[in-house]
Amino acid sequence: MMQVGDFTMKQSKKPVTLQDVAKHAGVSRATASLIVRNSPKIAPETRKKVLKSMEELGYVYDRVAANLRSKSSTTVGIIITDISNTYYSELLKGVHHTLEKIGYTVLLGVTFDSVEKQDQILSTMIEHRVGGVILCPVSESSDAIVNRLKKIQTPIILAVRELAGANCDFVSVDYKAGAQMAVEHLIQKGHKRIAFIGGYSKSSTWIKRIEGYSLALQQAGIEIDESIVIDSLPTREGGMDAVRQLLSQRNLPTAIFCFSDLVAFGVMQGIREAGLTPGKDIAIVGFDNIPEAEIFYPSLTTVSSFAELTGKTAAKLLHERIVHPEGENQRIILNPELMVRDSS
Amino acid sequence: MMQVGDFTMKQSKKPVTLQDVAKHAGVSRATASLIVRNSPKIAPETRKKVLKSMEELGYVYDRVAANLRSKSSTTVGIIITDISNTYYSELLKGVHHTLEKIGYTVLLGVTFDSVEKQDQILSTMIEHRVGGVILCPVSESSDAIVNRLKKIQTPIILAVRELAGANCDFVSVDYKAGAQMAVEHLIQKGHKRIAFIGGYSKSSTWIKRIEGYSLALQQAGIEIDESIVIDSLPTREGGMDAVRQLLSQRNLPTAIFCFSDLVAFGVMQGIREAGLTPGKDIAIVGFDNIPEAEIFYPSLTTVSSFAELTGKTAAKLLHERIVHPEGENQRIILNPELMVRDSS
DNA sequence: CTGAAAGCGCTTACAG
DNA sequence: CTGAAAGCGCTTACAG
Repeated sequence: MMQVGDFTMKQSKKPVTLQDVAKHAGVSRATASLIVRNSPKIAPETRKKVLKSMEELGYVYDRVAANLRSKSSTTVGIIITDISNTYYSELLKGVHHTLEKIGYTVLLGVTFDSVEKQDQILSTMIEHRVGGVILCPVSESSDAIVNRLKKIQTPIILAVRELAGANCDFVSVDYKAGAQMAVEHLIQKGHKRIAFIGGYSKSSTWIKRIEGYSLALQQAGIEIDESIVIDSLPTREGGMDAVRQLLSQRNLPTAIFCFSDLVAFGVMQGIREAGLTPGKDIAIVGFDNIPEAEIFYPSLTTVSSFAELTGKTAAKLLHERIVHPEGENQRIILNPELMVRDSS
Repeated sequence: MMQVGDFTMKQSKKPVTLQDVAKHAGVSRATASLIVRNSPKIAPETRKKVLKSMEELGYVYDRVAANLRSKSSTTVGIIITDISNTYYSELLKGVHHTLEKIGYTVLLGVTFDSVEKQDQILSTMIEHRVGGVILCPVSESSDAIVNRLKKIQTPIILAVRELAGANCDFVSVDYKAGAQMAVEHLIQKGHKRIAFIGGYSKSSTWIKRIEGYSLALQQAGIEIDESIVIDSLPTREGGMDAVRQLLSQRNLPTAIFCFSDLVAFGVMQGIREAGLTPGKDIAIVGFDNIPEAEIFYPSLTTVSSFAELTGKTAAKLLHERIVHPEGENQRIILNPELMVRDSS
């Protein structure tokens, strides 16, 4: 008993290496190395013997040392802007699930929409020798990041927001088409005065939506009234603030197209605050189809932007790019889908 | 121009090392090494010169090689069961935020409540030489994992669910007290027939809740009716299934205490399905206070289990344990808090 | 399969 | 501050 205890103590000080395993099993280090890497060149009995030694000694493979020597990597990074936004958690789920199945370990970075943090996280990940990075850029992206991405040797996949000139693979959703379907749906329901609420008006994803919004109105012969286009932070709080501003006007809209589901929840709350019933007095359409949209009351009509699929696709693109660094850049734009529910 | 291009190409093949930087700046490798590590022993001018060389050569620090040599680690792992559950995304946020501020890079693992996946993720993380791991165990934890944790050299912090005998630091919430306050609140509101719905009845977190539920009823002199205690998957779907079962009975309860907010959302949906109004016909109390609880309609009365704070605390415990491996194990149980809203 | 050697990119330790 | 050497734990390449 004493001896077992002592032995364990020793291990805790000096971790056992492949060398130790080889000696214990009476084989060479090279053989042991082949075995941890599942080489088929090793005779089954030798293999068994060595695995037994590993078990006995409590050997743990040092993947970091292996990666260093073989100049490979088994980690990848995913950088999102906000972890509390279920759009991003769904996306993260898609990325994580796919990459882990392939055998990568994922490093998570969260920028909280800060350019500085994004820069810093990118550096840290690359210093950690990730094999590649999936980047969902912050909304206020500068030229600096584009220049940086062009220089980076590590494969980078952009998701959600594009960075013009960055020369990376890209996956996103057709926000313009999505906004257009949302507004066309409202027009079809008989609405003529339709507000567009929320979102950061400098971001590319907002600009795409306003294009779709404008196009739908235009095609229906409805003039755009800029007083009912109000931007905000892309959050629930932002939606509440914006809708308060909207409801303080005289000529109220009969329908609101919201930048995102998150904004829509804030908008609904603001509408209730004003004594109106969302979905009845004012129709609401969101964007993203986050899981909450379906279970909200009233359930939210929205445009699905397929967060999880976006993540999956980004993961696949990254894997392809890692395996095949020289291939031509891909640009995948998913088609959104209108989910009609009770709020419109 | 040609030359610049050629130069860049070369870099892409052979990454520049500290050796290259030292040569370029005319200093020794040791000096360069001290500079990347921000040693104060270096004269400012030397430092500046070397940093300039790094800039020019496009040097990127290889933290992995550095960690290997110095037997240190700058990564930590966090293992959660479900990324779509906002309880866990809030917890993850707390962990991530805290650890990143200290300077760790975080590896994310998601078990989807599978014992095998949990085992495998733990192995992968340790093979990646993480400095420590925060583990939110799967609900069906076996003795095997406990035995394994006892052997692992890497610091492990348990969060949310405890594993008896694992001998790790632990942080969680007092589920029993939380359940008790929830039920006492309902009793105070005049309810006498109170159901307990949802959750996996084998899990320690369910058992704690049933204890609190029973205690509150007992103290009020109300007998427990097992026909209105129905377990389920700890999800929205689980809540719907369970409440359907409940509503098919004759003697309906006037209030429902739900295992979690997620379950509560399913319960509310099930109640609406049956033509009743949640919060009016049947009072509902949830557990966790996830962000959606507040914005739901009707807003959900619930017990806050402080997900983000739990994550922050776990992160702090982990850091302490890494810095101070020999200290005594800590056990931090946060006090829950009742959030009264419209659903009760 | 073995064995001895070299090397991945860094840090450590030490004499000068 | 420099310089030369050793080493972290692994893989690679090669002669046997």
